Amino acid sequence: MRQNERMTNGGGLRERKKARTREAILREAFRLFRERGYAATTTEQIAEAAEVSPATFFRYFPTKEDLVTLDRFPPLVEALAAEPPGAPVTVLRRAFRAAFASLTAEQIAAGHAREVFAVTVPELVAANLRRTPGLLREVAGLLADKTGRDADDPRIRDALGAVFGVVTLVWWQWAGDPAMDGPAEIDKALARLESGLNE
Amino acid sequence: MRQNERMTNGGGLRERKKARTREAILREAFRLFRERGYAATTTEQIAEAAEVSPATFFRYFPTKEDLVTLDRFPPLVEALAAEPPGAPVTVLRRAFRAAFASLTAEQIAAGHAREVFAVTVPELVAANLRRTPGLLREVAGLLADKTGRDADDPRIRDALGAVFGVVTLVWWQWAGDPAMDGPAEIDKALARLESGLNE
DNA sequence: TCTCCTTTGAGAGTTCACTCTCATTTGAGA
DNA sequence: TCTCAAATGAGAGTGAACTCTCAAAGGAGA
Repeated sequence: MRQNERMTNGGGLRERKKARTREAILREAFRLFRERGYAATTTEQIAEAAEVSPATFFRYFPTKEDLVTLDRFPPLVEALAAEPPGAPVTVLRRAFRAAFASLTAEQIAAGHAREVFAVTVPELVAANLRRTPGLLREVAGLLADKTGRDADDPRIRDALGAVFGVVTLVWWQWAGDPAMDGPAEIDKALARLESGLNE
Repeated sequence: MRQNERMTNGGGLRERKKARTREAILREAFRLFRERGYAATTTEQIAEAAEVSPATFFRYFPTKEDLVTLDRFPPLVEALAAEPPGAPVTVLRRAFRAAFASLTAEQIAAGHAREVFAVTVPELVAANLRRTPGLLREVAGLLADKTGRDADDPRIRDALGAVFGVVTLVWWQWAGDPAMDGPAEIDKALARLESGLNE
């Protein structure tokens, strides 16, 4: 019966205050990251800018990395699960389209700002990589279902690797050029991958 | 006229001692990494095991990461530069073959032990990633030459991304399964990439 | 308004990578 | 054997992420 706190900011004043504190920390953290870089920004500076104590900062984000690391990719996994069967690259391409289509332009833009750091700062790439094996296994399993193959079929691995690599490089380029239409570019790149790269 | 220190260990006793110290540090470091993991091994423990002072450890390796990070990939770049022109994936595949062919089985095996950490431990992936953009730009430039395209042609980026992704996943699998024939598996995977992943 | 429980702040403490200084040792070359 | 420069060790010091404890503040519900 209780409402979804994520969307409504919860009922009580307590919940709302917590949400505001969390947002303040995130907002100030990213502002500082942009101004002076990730490594050069200390957790104390973030806490001070967000007007909370250092201890409180760590209550909200157990590690500095968590500022940039949490909650990525779920849309893609959901979209993939909902896809009809097909050839591996094709299925993944459709999943990417569906995942982006499920987000508003604002959500994509807001996500992009965060992704710039997640993709650009090595420490954060590392933090995200720490969850990548699990994600890859999950995606491989889904992909195996959709294609009627084994999860450890090398062809699944290779399709996944190729898509993963292609998307990573586009993402990277996107991080450096916010004017780019990321979703469209990803789709074009995957189309090329579908039709053969040696053409 | 001076000899190549890398191969001959240099002439003087001083040089030889330095080389031995360096090797001792590397050897003990990797032993400890294997026993208790990268993060759980402190630089002091490495120094103690290698019988040097902590200060000396840092004289040999300015950062802990440098133990695992230095000197990767040059064979690939050289091999690529020497390849004749062709389609992008094909050229890269041949370059990988040539790069591995230029190494002895011992060199590959020794390199593999180090790679296991470089690929498996997120912090180290991050450290290596720090040099990846430069490497990718270099490879993209060479690839553009070989294919007669522009270095910023999206097709170059996509071929590179796909190969990079495929090789990464194989490498990863190889790290977890030393019995695997990495070079052969990479070649097979790239062959699949050449002929189209949706087959 | 009163009581309870959660959240917060203050601040001391820990760990570890990395730095600096200075005195001592040890090859190199004469 | 003597002198010099390079390498080493000892050890104190720094910075920053993260932890712990305890007391004060402030919503929630009666």
